[in-house]
Amino acid sequence: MSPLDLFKSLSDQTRLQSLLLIHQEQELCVCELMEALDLSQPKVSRHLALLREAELLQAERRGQWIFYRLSTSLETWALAVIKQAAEHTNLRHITFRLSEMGERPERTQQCCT
Amino acid sequence: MSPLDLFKSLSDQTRLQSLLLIHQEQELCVCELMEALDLSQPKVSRHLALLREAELLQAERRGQWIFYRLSTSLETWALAVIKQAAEHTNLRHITFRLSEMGERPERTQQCCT
DNA sequence: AGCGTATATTCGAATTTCCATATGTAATCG
DNA sequence: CGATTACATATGGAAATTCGAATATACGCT
Repeated sequence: MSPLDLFKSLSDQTRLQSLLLIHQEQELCVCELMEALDLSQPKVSRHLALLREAELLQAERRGQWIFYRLSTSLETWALAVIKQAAEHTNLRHITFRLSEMGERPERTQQCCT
Repeated sequence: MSPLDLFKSLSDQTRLQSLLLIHQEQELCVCELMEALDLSQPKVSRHLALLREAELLQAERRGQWIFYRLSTSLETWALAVIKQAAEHTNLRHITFRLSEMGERPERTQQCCT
């Protein structure tokens, strides 16, 4: 991943907010992002696909949901850039809508199952 | 300047390379960038104008040349992002063309004049 | 004033990006 | 099996971005 590719991936509001919210929440599914960002399902899905193709995100299906999280293959410098962006972006409004969302998918316990 | 604005500014190869080369060389004029990047004059000029409007660069006329450098108003986090990009971008080829360029404008001494 | 160099801007066309609608696929449940 | 939920993708068009060519402006020199 080149800096140019990273910047292209982050140069769209939907993609940037999605990535930063996932970064903050560890992992999210499409329906949670739809609610938090107030966007249509195809729109969220398409931008997540781009972030997945750029290997910024990785997806994992668990039951009927597909959870997205930051890719474990992310290079340190790219993660540093994302953190700078996270520290200077206000996600309060978006985080609030997420917290007010009903019917969020239950997380199956990742450890100690 | 928001992270989104910064990423949009850096999401074009011409703008990113121009900015990184200016970052490396302290300051450059349009004709030096044309030579180093092997691009047309209007193309370089237009992208520099965008970087200036985004307040990433500032321009200063000295004689017949206009020198561009990083804006002194750049916030720390934005500079950190630029440095991450600089550390992971190979400018050797471009720097070489710049060094091979004849007829580069003389820098008037900035200090001790 | 007139000329050459350096840079900026305008304009129309080509390309790219983005979106909404519609449809397809996969998993779950009854 | 059919119905529902969650997500992906294809299509076509609007909007934004980018480009080259031509033109305009600013400066230095004679």
